Amino acid sequence: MQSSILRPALADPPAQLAHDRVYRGLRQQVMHGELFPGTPLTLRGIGKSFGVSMTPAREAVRRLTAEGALTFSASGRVATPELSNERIEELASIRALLEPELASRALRRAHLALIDRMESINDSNARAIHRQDPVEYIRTNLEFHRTLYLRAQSPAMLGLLETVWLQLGPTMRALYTRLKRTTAPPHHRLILEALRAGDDAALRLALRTDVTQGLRHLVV
Amino acid sequence: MQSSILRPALADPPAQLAHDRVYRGLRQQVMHGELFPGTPLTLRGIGKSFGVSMTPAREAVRRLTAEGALTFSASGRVATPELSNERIEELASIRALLEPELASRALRRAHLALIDRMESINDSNARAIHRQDPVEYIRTNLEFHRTLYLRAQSPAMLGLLETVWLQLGPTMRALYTRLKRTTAPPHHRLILEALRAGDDAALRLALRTDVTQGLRHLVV
DNA sequence: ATGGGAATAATGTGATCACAGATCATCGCG
DNA sequence: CGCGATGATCTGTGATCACATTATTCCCAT
Repeated sequence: MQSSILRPALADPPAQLAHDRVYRGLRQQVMHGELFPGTPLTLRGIGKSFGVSMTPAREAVRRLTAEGALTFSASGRVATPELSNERIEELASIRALLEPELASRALRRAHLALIDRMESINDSNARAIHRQDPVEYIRTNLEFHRTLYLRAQSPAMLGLLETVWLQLGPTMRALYTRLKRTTAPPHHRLILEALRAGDDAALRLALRTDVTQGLRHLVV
Repeated sequence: MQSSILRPALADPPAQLAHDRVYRGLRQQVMHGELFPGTPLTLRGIGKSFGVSMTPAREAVRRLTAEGALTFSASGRVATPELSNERIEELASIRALLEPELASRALRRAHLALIDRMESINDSNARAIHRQDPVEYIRTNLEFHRTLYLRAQSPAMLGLLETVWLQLGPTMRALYTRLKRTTAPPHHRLILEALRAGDDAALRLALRTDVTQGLRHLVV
């Protein structure tokens, strides 16, 4: 920390550890698609933008590269990942494997208040599409899914899924920016209907198609 | 690196980055069950045992905690994870989800040489059981599975699975040490038979039972 | 104008240090 | 003899520095 002597002795201790603040900040930028694929980052730059030295920035970057949110180019340069089409399809198929399972586990615990909240998030999602706001679209889309999966009470599986989302963040940004569509994807309504009906098979199918269709016809 | 002046100028540059050596070494210790759950580790101790300073040790630890291989106890102390029974069951169910999928993807590419190699690994596995060598048992067991999954050509999915194995490493060590069984699990033979027969459904089932049975009756 | 090479700047890496908080041992008191 | 307080030690954190390597810039020769 090094505070008392050389520093002007700011009275409040850091409410959160510095490297954790940096980690969370960068993670959100990547997952929400605020960064395009291949965006170069520097330790000193990250540190400066968060008001810390290189050390916490390095630890945050190390953590994020471990999760696939960032990649090291040749000789240590760090950047957001540029995924090949095969990798995109593989990550989509992982989503297609995990998300129906998480939804199914959440189904029995999904009471009406939860469904209403998901519907409200879905409205925000539709507005983001009309506004052509890619970041807000990605954010609300993930929030829609996460709100459901939180009910599955499977933290390890949700954690795994979030690393997949993380890896796809910059790619989704690039795709949704290129696309400029103005109509909402139809599958969220199917998900909500299956939840209301308590229909496990329909729910699993709705999620699988939402996940795969969402990327399949974008990758060319 | 800091070599030329203060150091005796050892001529060879580090073939691999120091933090990466530390990361790989620790990762193997955890995954192969060389460490029991709750084993405390210290940055300075890790650094000393690898002949480096705290800095690379810190980065390796940060990376491993991101993958769930290590946990931070209250106020930053680092240790191997002590999993609750619910967490163990959840991780087992993730294995039961991913491993049949990986096996199925590998099936079409599993030629005879691969099956022979798996059989040889399985023999080593059986010997490790007779020798009551938990670490070697865990190592060969994972190698048996990984040899198959490598053929699936799905690096992201295999990477996800390996983080699950990592989280289970110390727990498996504790369980297999406590158990002291001397008979090989029967499911590996079923896996090999399904591979030879090219029977996808049987292969998926064999893996699912191998994964779940392997842990289910140990957790009490 | 253009291509190449040298000088310069930028970047990641690892070591070291000061510091704060936690942990542990020891000693003294009841 | 037991137990709590107090001092010493241990541990993670963040900053800073030296260094090697890579990238960039700039200038001159063709």
